[in-house]
Amino acid sequence: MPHPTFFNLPEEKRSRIEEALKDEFAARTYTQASVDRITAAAGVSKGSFYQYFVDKLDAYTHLVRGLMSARIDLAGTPPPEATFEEVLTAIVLGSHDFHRRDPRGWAVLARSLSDDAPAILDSDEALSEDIRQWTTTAIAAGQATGELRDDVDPGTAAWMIERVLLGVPHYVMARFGIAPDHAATTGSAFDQPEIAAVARDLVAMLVAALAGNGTPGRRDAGTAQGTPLGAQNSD
Amino acid sequence: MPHPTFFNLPEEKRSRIEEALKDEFAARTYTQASVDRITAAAGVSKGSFYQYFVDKLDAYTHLVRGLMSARIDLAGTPPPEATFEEVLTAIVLGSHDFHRRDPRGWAVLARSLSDDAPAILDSDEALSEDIRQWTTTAIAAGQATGELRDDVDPGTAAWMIERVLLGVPHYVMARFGIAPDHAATTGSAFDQPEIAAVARDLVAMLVAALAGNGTPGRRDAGTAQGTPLGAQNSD
DNA sequence: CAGTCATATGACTGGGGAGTCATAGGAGTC
DNA sequence: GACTCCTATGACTCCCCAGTCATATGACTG
Repeated sequence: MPHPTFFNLPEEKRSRIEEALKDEFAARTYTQASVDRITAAAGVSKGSFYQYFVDKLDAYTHLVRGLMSARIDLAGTPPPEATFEEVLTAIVLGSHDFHRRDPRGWAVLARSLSDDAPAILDSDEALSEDIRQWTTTAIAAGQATGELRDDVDPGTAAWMIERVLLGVPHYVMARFGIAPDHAATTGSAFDQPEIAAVARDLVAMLVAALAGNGTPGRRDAGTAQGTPLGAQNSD
Repeated sequence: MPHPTFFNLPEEKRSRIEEALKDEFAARTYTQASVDRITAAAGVSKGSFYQYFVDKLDAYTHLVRGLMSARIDLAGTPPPEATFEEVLTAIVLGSHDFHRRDPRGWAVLARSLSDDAPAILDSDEALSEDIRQWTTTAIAAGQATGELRDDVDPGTAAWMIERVLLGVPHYVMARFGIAPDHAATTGSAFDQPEIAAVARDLVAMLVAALAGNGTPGRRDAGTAQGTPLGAQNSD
């Protein structure tokens, strides 16, 4: 956690620092990111930086946590009675929305899942679970009602969905030739019909990937059940 | 490309160096990998290293290229008449096989797709292209025969599949806690039933994602319909 | 004014790491 | 033995980086 000093800072200065953090961690890997560059960009001395944050990791964690909760707030929590397709649609739209509003923040979150990044969300954090567990929960629920096939592991399914969704912005940008910095300014890119079509196709495929076959509870529910992310072995 | 000196080396020494490269790049990110450690492990002076390779990237590229072609050779090219499911299965099983034979090499390739790694295969190189080629071909063929749905864009579908398949190694490592260095010693990790289950689940889901619904050529076929995503985007 | 507390600062330290270079074998050739 | 390639070597240079510290500013207190 950042030191109290950081939170006592005048709003303007604090957000300048947060912007600098976002810039740096959006543009570079955690390892490659440099505190010197951050402080230079923020117009703050290095000594100050270490009066705000315990260390580089602390600053990074603060940034990522903020972005993750922003991301989650944006999406909102789907009502429990929502169908899987609705949940998925909400996630896709939320992802697009978030990317549109805060491309750099989005890049930071995307990077935060890479090998190089410290595991902020992997184990110790509650936020970790949030996004993935969200999907996992929705899938498990769908399996229970028979809406979704129950012959696949919810964790694996959740991973697959997350994996696809996280790649979408990059794919869209590459395919439709949208420059990264351009994306930052023009918020409207994702409103183009071709791009909406991509989103539609993806949701359609993901839904089909998990659709139940009309006979709830068929097949052996044993293997897949009760095996959320962490729990392995003893099959 | 490595200098000729490298290829003139006695077999034993050259492979010692290659092993050291593999060790280092399997255990660490490209940025984190250190030439000093590599030379120390290989029992070679740093000066020699730079007589073999232009620079760190050159050595890395040499390693990854070798591994990629080994990987591709192992998989072979699927026959054109293979079904989509067969192609997918072959790809996934190929990954299995490769891991069993060369866990460290497998880890290097898995890492080579991360943010941090220089883009050796992003555009000009084989592995990514290879998989996309297979999938695109298989999808086009499948859509033609009615095996696969044709209401989604083939390019988008191919991208999605590629995206999922390329992420599998990382996911498996993360989920089952296979450290790259640990993977080096326990060659049997991939034989665990849970991992086989992941592979099975993914293939099943991807096949389902693209399956035709018995009425080839129909648009608007079933599961995913009713909520065109793009339409909602009109905020 | 004197004192105290929170905040700012940037030179500095210690630790790597990539890439270089002067020097030293060693193996053939005449 | 002398000359020439090719190969080895590790100390060395330059650069960057995370984190520290002695020092300074300034506001508020009495």
